[in-house]
Amino acid sequence: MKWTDLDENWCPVARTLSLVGDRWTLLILRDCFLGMSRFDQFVSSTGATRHLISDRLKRLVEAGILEKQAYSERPKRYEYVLTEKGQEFAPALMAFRDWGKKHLPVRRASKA
Amino acid sequence: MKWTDLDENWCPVARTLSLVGDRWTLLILRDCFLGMSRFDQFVSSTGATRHLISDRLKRLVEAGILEKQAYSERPKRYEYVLTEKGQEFAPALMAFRDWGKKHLPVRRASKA
DNA sequence: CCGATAAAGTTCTTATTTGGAACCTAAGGC
DNA sequence: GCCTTAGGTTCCAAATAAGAACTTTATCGG
Repeated sequence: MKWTDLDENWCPVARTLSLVGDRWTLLILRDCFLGMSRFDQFVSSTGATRHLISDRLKRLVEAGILEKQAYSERPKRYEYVLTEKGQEFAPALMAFRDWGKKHLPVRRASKA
Repeated sequence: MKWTDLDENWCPVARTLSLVGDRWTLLILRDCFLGMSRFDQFVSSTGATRHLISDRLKRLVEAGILEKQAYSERPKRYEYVLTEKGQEFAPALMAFRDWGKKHLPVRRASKA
């Protein structure tokens, strides 16, 4: 079974996961909440490949969680901003953050 | 970059994701909160392969989120129960559930 | 004019993960 | 004996991801 098949599952948790239940997608959303909006920012912040970022951004836009907006006409350049639907995902990320802070303290010096 | 490399990231969200940021892991946790505890229950409930369930359960036990307990001596049979650390993950799943209920209503009749 | 740089992707090849089914083990039950 | 149950493991094929190079459109420096 593929994970996208979860989108019609009876369980709202499963449906949510079918959309954002993947490490990079959630990291991109975290970055959005931290104020990032551009392709290359997501690439360097998450450490994911450009291909992955491209794919996940497309998915998020299709899902109405992010919106692609032109911030420059010539050359055409786009940025990705959270829609209201996306904004409302904040509590989930907060919950992840809180749990991580409490249960997964950093053991070594962090690198970035 | 592999997702497990996120475990020493400065960001608590990233660290949390390195552990549970994967569709099946989060579905297993959902099942635990729904009262499930056995291997075959996870397999049929999530629709993931036995291989995946086996791998994810191992990871969750190593991480101290689940605990493997024998519920039968002969034959040896085990079940997986949430530790306190695991219990405290509830708010994250609630957030996913709430977001899914609000933004991802089921469109077809559900199958189970 | 010529080359370098920047942003936002796409394309390519290779490596890793996953999917799906079959098999194993130990104990009971028919 | 042989079937069933529970909890896995093993195998191979298929899908996904990693990593690097390349493309496009436009600006900047000399």
